[in-house]
Amino acid sequence: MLRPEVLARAGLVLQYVVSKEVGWLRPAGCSVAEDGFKCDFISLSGRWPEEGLIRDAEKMVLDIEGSSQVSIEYVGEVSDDLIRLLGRRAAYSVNGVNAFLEFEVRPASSSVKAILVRNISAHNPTPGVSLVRLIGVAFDDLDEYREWVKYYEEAARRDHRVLGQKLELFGFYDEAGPGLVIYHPKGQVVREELIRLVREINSRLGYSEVYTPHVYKSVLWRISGHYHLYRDKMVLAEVDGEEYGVKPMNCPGHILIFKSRTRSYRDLPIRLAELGTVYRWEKRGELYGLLRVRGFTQDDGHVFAREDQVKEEVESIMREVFNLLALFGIARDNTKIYLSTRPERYIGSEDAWDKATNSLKQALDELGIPYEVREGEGAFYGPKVDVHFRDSLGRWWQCSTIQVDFALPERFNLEYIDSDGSKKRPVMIHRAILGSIERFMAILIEELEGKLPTWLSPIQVAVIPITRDVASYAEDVAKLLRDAGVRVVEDLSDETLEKRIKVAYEQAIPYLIIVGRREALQKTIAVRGRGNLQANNVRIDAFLRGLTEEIRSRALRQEALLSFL
RNA sequence: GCCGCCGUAGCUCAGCCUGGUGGAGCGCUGCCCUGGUAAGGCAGAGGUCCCGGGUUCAAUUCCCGGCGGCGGCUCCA
Repeated sequence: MLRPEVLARAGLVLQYVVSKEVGWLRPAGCSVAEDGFKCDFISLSGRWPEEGLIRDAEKMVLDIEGSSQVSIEYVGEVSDDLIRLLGRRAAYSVNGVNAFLEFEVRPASSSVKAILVRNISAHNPTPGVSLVRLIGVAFDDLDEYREWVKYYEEAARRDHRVLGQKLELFGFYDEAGPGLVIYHPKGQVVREELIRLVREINSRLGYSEVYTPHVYKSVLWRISGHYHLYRDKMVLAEVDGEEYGVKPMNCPGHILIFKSRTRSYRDLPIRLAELGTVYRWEKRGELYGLLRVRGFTQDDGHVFAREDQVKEEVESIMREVFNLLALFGIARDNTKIYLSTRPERYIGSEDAWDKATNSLKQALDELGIPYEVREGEGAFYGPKVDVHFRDSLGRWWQCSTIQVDFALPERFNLEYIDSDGSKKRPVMIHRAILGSIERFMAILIEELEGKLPTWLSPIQVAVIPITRDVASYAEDVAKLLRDAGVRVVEDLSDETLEKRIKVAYEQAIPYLIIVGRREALQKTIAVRGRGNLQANNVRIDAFLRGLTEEIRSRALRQEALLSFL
């Protein structure tokens, strides 16, 4: 929908008009992403522009573009150090004024017909340098512009923060603290269903679930290295003269379990899993709804393995990740897979790194999974494979992760006895399939627009009697479903039928059972699903059979209803 | 943490610029309506205008600080 060349042209013209209008803003370049342009300026006065500049700039861009008074000429690659800091930049002359652009994009020759500057913010490419950044979108076609506006409005409606409140799933409260989610009853149902799913996956993969404390003595965090590398994100407290740290990760507890006895090569791989709630004191500005919180629950797991077992482990984990995508119907377009390799600073031998990296590669290749390699982006302790999902606004979030780790086995001096009786060091694999319950739930809500599949829905069926005299029949129907384990509510309120249907729809309840005199007499029900699909004269036991199967199989579609249509 | 914007009823927001203690819609409560498929009618309750300080005869309104939210950086599950 957004075209890079058009964004690039808009960025150049914007640099021109802004520097003309505000003398102390000097163009510093524009980069183009899939969600818009980011246009930077150096403030020569040290001041910040007024909010009104946005509207003025938009108007000026359109004026000048409309009167076809723009001449854009390519000058060459930029040598200015500050501007190069933003990435490789090309210099252009816009009506004689210098403006800069991301090197890889070329500006469009067609003029900009619509431009929307969405925000003025700061960009800090490096500590101490603060640039004025205008972000926005631009189009050379008004229909495309209108289409984008519509898409954007829709995206706002899918926002998990909005839906989370509307559907009464969870909340954040000033008194509780930022980044600390409070799940309401309905959100807790979703959470528990996801956890149940995780437990099934884990047991399929051969993990044993464990449970470890939320705080440990700092001594343990010193051994693990977190005390030095991660302390600024940890919650520490001194009690009885001893310092304790709330866990930001679950690994140390699992390692203690591994170390609790001598392990044989025959015992490996040892797979431990935990729905581990961790706390990471992320900086305030980094928090974002459920997607970035301070306290969250990982579907964590650690494998203690021989090097030759890594590939197989990775393969089986990736397979489950893909099952997950299918289960929720998450489009491949909305996922990205990265393989991150050895960074400049690393621990462990080159040989071990190569072996582990190759194991990851082979596993991905054998599964035929397309992925991007990010050279040098691995953790200092090992290479990793990450799966990222896209949210409603097009931003990417890391969820599933598989990390090979040479560091912790060394720090904790882990070993097993090999077949020849010698002591060997196992490798550790850290992995999470959902990533965290919180982030995954947010992605799901946005991907599904709040319309969770029946098995995940806090309320699965609402029974609505048309008149009061069939209320008891409605209650009978509800009881029947409830006894079968279905989450059901009866709406016996005095509202009109239309109103009660609307309310149920707004709560995203997948099934409405509507009963009147006719149904009560015939002992049937009318079943209404999403998208105004309805089946009449349905036998209760037939529907219940379909419904329980739909829930059991975690169907994405409303199978129980579709079979009656 | 940095830059900008914002904080008014349970929710979404108007009022603030130009100081004289506040409104709407939804929701909630009550009454009427007993409805055949996406908002029936009437009435009522509900506010420390985020917190603290300053200016002023007087602050929801102006100024400063804090806390919280949003967008963008940086960072991450």
